[in-house]
Amino acid sequence: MAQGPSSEHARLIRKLETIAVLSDMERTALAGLPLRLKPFVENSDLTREGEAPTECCLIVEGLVCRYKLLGAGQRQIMSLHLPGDIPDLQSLHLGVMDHSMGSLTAGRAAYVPHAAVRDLSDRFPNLTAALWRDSLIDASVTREWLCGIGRRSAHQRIAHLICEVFVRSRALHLIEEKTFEFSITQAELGDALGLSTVHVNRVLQDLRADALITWRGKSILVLDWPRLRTAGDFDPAYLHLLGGAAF
Amino acid sequence: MAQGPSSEHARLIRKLETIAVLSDMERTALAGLPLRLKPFVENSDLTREGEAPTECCLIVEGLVCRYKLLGAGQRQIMSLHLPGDIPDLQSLHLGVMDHSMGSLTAGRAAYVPHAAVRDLSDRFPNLTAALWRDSLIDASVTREWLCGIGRRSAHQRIAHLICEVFVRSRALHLIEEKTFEFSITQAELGDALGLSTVHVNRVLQDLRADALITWRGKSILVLDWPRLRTAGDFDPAYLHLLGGAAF
DNA sequence: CGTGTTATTGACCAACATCAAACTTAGTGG
DNA sequence: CCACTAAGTTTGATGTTGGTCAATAACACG
Repeated sequence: MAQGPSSEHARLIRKLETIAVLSDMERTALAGLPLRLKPFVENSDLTREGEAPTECCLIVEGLVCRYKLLGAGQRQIMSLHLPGDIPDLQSLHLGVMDHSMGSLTAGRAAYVPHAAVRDLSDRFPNLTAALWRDSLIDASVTREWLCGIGRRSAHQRIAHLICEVFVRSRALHLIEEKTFEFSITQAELGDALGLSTVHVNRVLQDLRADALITWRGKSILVLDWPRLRTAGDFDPAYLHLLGGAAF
Repeated sequence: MAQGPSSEHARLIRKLETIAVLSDMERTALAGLPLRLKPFVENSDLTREGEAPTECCLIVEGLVCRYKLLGAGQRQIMSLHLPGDIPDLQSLHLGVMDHSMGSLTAGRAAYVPHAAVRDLSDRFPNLTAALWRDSLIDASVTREWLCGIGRRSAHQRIAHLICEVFVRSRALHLIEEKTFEFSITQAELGDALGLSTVHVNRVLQDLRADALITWRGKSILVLDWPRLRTAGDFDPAYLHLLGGAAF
């Protein structure tokens, strides 16, 4: 039983440790969660609005979003999820999905039966707190997006989102230097920020012209963090990461 | 000890019963929560961003919002709260407030020490679930607002918000007939929906001209619910109310 | 009544959307 | 290694929603 956790479990543990302090026993318990691994391809739905999942979905690899389709056929992306996230944790307490969840890249998910999570939660109140905290931070991020779409300019919004993904990726140790992977198309950025593809494109050109970022293929290089942060009116407090605003 | 719950406790219980099934024991336990009553005046802050509350705040009477002030001095209102809501339930698990909370009208709040909530939660797992569920629904509402601001027109957004407050008020038995109280100014509506005061005013005139609503003083009369619902692209599923989409 | 807040109007303007086309890039199969 | 294709990016021209500014009117309250 001295086996270390699998890389999938490790992702989950690493994620939770960015927002909560875990004991050895809790880490061991997490490492014992039954996971059903399943790869997904690009642009596929992991869950659809109206469904009632019986498992939670842990992202192990890839970029995932939650979204809604509105009347006029438009899409609003409401959140982005990196490896270690459990985007549909809410299904534990809300029977029916009020939105869909889809992949932006290919990747792998690990499914955990609700029963297993409940069992864990019964045995470790501190893990209940950690998971609850995770869902509260998720809500906090949504609120920050709401502010951005409601009151910030397109330039600020895009800079802000890049800052967010940068900081979150960094907390998960997914970054080398100032470069991080962000495999999102301009159309998807628009769906996330309430902008048209064309406008996203123009703003990105400005950000590059201002020497704030470089965007090569699927990865972004942050050229000037302080100015990018200012341009996005970004303050990481809303991410509630342990270790505070290390930036 | 055969005392019925106070009217303040009753508000809380009624609210929780719109989203979860409670046992007699749980209701009794809730009715025993220590409440520190405190009235508030119009336009006052109940909590400010950056603070670390040690109590949760139950709204007993009045209209309350959560908001952030952004760099350029603009305000974004992120949620509205009716009697029975606990807008800062999150403070239980997120130390520092990432936003402020203020009153839009005068009213009364009841403060519950975090310790009392934790104790309740330890003794009644089902209440933990109910409170967690409440915070998840709060997040769901925020996501719906996000969609609105991101992708819906000003007309749709305003109609949608009126629908939401109508349905939520009704679930809390705060409504007579088709009239409900909604003491919000046009400037505040703008702050909630990411619109300017002037534009809110013009859209409201359209809605009245279309005979969808009447807005007299502090109360709204819904003249044509089906058409209002359509105009707002409103589907109450995201509210996750028990009793389903009774509308 | 006076005073301050809220609602309403009008004129003008800017940010961003829409439409349509061309250009790049990354894969794919031969 | 070279077409061929589809997805994604870029560009230009044009339109519209909704913002800003500024003034007036309507209330509410002491």
